[in-house]
Amino acid sequence: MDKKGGSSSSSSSSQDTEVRKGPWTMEEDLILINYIANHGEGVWNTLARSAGLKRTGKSCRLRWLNYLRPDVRRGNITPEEQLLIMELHARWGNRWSKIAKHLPGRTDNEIKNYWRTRIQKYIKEPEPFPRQNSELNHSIASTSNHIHEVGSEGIESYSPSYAANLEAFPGPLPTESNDNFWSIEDLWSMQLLNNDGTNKIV
DNA sequence: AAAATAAACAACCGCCGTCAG
DNA sequence: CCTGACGGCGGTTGTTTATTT
Repeated sequence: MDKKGGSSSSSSSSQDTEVRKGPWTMEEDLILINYIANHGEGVWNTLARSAGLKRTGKSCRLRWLNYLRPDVRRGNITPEEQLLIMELHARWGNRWSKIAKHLPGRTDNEIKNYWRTRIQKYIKEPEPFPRQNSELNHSIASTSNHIHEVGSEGIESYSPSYAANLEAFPGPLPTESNDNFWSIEDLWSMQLLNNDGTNKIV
């Protein structure tokens, strides 16, 4: 059965049922921010109606979580974060939400976009994973629940000792699955460490 | 300097798992 | 116990912005 996704049937000609779509306006943002400031977040469908927004609860949730939330950080992906994203992706694949939990302030959408636009293209392999799925299987199996938060503790500063930091990163990685990682040379060749994506110094 | 192309970003869509009625 | 609704997730697309020719 169709579980009421984000689909908004516009068959109804009633005005009260029209749902706004597309980019959020500043007014909508302010309404959402203000409402959440007073009532808190959650119960998104009810929130959307109560706040008077002609948006779906999903849309409100997405906007809040990915953009409006005060603790969200956008842009300026640091080299540390780049490495963490690459490593966690190598470990877990496209589990963006899971990866995002290890990057405070970053959302799954941000990481997903970053990966696709900045990292994926540099991978020559047609496969999402460089090697067989053997390590993938038991990695997922072994990392079922306990996720210690904040991954920044494993990598504190990026320097010539990147490889050392990488190996020192705490995780269930077997040493034999080193093919999942990029070497420091690879990172430089990707020019990922050259800039953080903000300022282009020519 | 303008046009074309590529890259980055924001948002939507459909599916899935969970929970309440 | 069954059905429907909601929140969350990952994939994908459309639009905007930057870079190159």
